[in-house]
Amino acid sequence: MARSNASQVATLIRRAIEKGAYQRFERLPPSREMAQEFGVARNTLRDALYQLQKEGLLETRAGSGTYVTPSDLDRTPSALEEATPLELIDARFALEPHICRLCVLHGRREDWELLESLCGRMEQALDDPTAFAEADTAFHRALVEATRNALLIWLIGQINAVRTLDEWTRMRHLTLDEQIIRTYNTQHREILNAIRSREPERAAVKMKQHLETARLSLMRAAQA
Amino acid sequence: MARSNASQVATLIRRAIEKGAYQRFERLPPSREMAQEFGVARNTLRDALYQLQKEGLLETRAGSGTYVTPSDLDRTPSALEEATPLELIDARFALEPHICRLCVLHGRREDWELLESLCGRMEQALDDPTAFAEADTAFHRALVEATRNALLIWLIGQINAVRTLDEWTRMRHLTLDEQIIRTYNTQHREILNAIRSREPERAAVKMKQHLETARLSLMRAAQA
DNA sequence: CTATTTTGGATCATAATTGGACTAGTATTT
DNA sequence: AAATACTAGTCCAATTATGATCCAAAATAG
Repeated sequence: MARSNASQVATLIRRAIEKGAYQRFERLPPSREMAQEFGVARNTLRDALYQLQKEGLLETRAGSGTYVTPSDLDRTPSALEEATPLELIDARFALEPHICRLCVLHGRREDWELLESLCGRMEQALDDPTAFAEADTAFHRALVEATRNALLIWLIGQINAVRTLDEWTRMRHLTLDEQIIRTYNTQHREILNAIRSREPERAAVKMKQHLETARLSLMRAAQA
Repeated sequence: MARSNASQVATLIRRAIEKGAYQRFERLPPSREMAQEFGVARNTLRDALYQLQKEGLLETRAGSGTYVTPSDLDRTPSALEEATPLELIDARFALEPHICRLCVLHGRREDWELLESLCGRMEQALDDPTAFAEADTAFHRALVEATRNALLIWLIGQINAVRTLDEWTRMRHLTLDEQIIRTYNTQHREILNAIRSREPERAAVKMKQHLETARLSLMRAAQA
């Protein structure tokens, strides 16, 4: 493989980078070394590097070195960043009902009190969608925190951190008229009551109903 | 983050700290000594230390020394890394039954076929716990992938990547006698049949039963 | 307490490293 | 013959590393 063309060398380097061989620490070996390693003149190797540079794979700084462009390699959109609202709500459908069950099992008096006060805040926010949404988020977070399950708390935190959530929140905002807030409040109360009376299954069912309502109103908003 | 030699030294030190080589007595060796040890000039070493300092890993006090930031030693637990087996199984209790429901809704023929063949592999591994465990993991992953929900796939992937999982897997290995493998196989079949006959709720129930069995055998193993 | 030593902090001139650019020669292809 | 692609070598400019020196803060010895 000693006979090589600049493009072939470029291909070799590209593969090496993709395989992670050269990615070790961002910086590639000096061009003089690499030229020797590939058995080509430094000019040829520089041509190869130039091609990769045009492809956006590399970045060179005179006097410093040639670096693997981190953005193009590590940019794994990571599912989290580009989750669709539908995926989000399905994930919540999976997690939150069971969170309600665990909440019954592991929650304490102070958790009920926090949930209670958040319900109160939501009920006084019939005409203030922003305040309502804020308390609503806090309510759902308080629920998962009452499970005392750090993993679940983390998972919900990740879901809440999803970028598209902003979009979703904005869209949801549109759906928050006084009527729907009343409905949500009723459902929150039902969930809280089921939890306080230690009925895990009823709490889960109520949460499902709540999420179903949310899903429907979201889809109505999406159509509009 | 890419400043050549200094960065490489920084990486070396970072690893040494993470591995616990330097962490014991809080204080690192004097910069002059370390420079010699790493074979670089003191300036270069100080650059490296400065980088780690910016990362919050180190703390330096002039005239005294350079210290490993104590809070940053405990960091990186991040819920994910030190989730307990119980937290893990609760999270799976939350996610997997609903995943079965979504699997019924979104799965396709090729998914059923994959699940089918994985069931076959598990049934032929009655006396090979390693092969069984491998196919079992693949089965659960295939389930979530059949939902076509990238967010859920990511979440399950995160859970599977948990460190304590190794421990759990090891412990689980102990519980895998032929009897329990037979039980699991029956349950996997039931889940798959429910999915194929398009019965989301039955699939979810069967998954819950399966997880309950797993939880019990895990807890028995933990007691022993 | 003071004096000395040890430690990190800072600066500087110099040397070494590195990519960039250029020239000239050679072989292969067109 | 002309064009192309590679090799080999040289010089340049940007960047980085070095080695030395001096300072200030802290620890230590007396």
